[in-house]
Amino acid sequence: MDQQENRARAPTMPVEVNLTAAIVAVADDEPMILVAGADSAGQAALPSGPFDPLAHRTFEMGLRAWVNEQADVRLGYVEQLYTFGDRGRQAQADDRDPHVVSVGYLALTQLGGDESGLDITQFRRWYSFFPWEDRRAKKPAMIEAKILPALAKWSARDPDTPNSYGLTRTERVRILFGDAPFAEESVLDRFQLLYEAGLVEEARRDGRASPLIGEVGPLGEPMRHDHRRILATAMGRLRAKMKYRPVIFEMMPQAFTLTALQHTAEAISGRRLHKQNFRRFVENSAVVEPTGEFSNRTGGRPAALFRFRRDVLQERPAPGLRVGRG
Amino acid sequence: MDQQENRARAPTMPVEVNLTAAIVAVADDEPMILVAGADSAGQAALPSGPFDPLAHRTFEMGLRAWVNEQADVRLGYVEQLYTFGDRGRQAQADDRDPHVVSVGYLALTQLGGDESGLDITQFRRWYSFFPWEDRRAKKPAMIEAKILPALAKWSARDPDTPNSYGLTRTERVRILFGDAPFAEESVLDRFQLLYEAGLVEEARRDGRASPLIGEVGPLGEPMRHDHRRILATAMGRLRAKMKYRPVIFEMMPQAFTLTALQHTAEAISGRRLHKQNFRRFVENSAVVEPTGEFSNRTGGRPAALFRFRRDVLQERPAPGLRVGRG
DNA sequence: TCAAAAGTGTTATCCTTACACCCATGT
DNA sequence: ACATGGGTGTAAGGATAACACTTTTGA
Repeated sequence: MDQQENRARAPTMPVEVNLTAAIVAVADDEPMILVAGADSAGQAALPSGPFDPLAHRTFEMGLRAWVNEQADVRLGYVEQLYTFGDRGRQAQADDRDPHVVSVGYLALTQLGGDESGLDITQFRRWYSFFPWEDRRAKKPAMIEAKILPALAKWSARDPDTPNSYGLTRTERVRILFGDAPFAEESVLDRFQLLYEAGLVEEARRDGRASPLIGEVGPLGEPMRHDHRRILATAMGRLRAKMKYRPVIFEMMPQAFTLTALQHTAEAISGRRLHKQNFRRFVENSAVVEPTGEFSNRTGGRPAALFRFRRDVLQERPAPGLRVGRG
Repeated sequence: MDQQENRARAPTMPVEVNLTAAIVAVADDEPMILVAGADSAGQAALPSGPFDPLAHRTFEMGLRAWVNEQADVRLGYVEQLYTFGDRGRQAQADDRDPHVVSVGYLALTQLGGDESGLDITQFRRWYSFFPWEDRRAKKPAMIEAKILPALAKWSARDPDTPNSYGLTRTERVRILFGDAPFAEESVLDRFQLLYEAGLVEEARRDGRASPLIGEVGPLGEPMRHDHRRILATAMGRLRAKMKYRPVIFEMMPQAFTLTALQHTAEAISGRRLHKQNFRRFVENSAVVEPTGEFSNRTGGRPAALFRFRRDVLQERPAPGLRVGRG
């Protein structure tokens, strides 16, 4: 290792930095993702924009700036996800200047029923891009009907060679889509598997389509560039983070019922939760407190309203919404 | 949000991408970090190098390439940490071209006693940069003697204004350095707090030093640029990851005793662990299996040798080394 | 025989999971 | 009165945390 100045100006290729955001909210028990409309090929994209180091001191400032300019959302929680430097990944789709680095972000916002005049048409259900990720009702039929048969053929072509993590195709399929317990935060792994197997539209675009892609039909709605991969990263991170940080409240209105909170947790995690256990946990983890008010919206007994106790942040390592096994 | 082509070529400033790696190994129950030697000011730096998008298709390939060139380590596990775009962060230290984006990586490697002729002098104990992070023996005296008094004065200057997470200075100090239980993975938060309070050398360099910095004296060895922040990120990530992924074995030799494994876990996490509970967990989590051999190195009864069972990766969501409360 | 480290057995406690039942309102 | 969701009590099982004691070697 060279001792000094290994950052010296080598003949390095300058690149452009692009910020891409997965902006998530929940409406009517459905997780929504802000999309920047469809392109000529009919594909949705995540909002994204160039980072101008002259105008903004940090990525996050740059991100907040152009989101404020372009959309009527006020970002709450913002977290950097991953930086993609792949040249290959957009070979087909975008052969102008290949030297673009994308920094992906997860951002949470609210879509409260009553407040400002948000243009909700820009938000789309995230499960329309990832239908196999919604396990709130049964295991989606498409998994048994389409995904598993196609993946079975794919792994039959090379069942035993372990990949770099020591897993064979057969094992990966079983763990991610088969009878193993549903690991909700492995969203990216599942998408990656479908991509490698050539079963999603993005693989076709990159010239990696499987011959099976025709007979299986589209698996979820594709997105432009690698935005579906970024969304998968965001979903997995949010599902994981929710368990140990109280981020879910960034997507809740000021006051909410415990059932609404549970439904939101279920919507995000894609799993059904156990009512009593969820309540017990929420109540004695002290992340919420009753407002004293009650809501009597839907048929049934009025529900007590709660609010997030911001001071939990001050108490110890900071709790999340332990989601247990449902 | 603009519907189409919001990635259109705006007048964007191209930047350079720099890869910086925290390469970790364990020797003699001490976590070690590969450093690129000291500069003229006597400060160590993490190995780092420019990313050349023409030569390498992905960041990780670029990283592995120049690490292979420059150092005699074979990287095992590699994980992207965070991408820093701050212009401010190197204002003082480096006012050449400020438009540099740094992608930080964590990498694990082995430093086995017997094998190749590694130049170990390049590895430094990570606790010499973060002495307050080693809680294996008592709470380090410097915390009560130097850190807490200085932080007390700092928070006395503004005890009650909550920051963006709703925490006051007083509360942050108590949670991160005070009587709250030690949250070993919050390495970055603790460093960030010391930086904000102007108590580390890096803050002085950035013109943010506290008047107290003189009387307190150096808190850990500083690093060049913001490398100590990257190392803090790496330490926190590794401490967290260890709990749910079997990454620790990337730093172990082929065969090891359970005590050696425990000492390594303790070295990384900075906490003392409970022997029986650790053993019980390791044995019935089935991440290791006996080799049948025994080691009779140091004084005492010979210890059974174990090896990592690579097939655990194939069984379910993948276990780590549950570290409990010690 | 003694130091030093390896290796076990057992219990109290808490958390997780899961059962089934009662309560308050609108129609 | 009854449907609809809100809201609870309590017990079984398992994991965790903590206790101290036995075993096997080298010096």
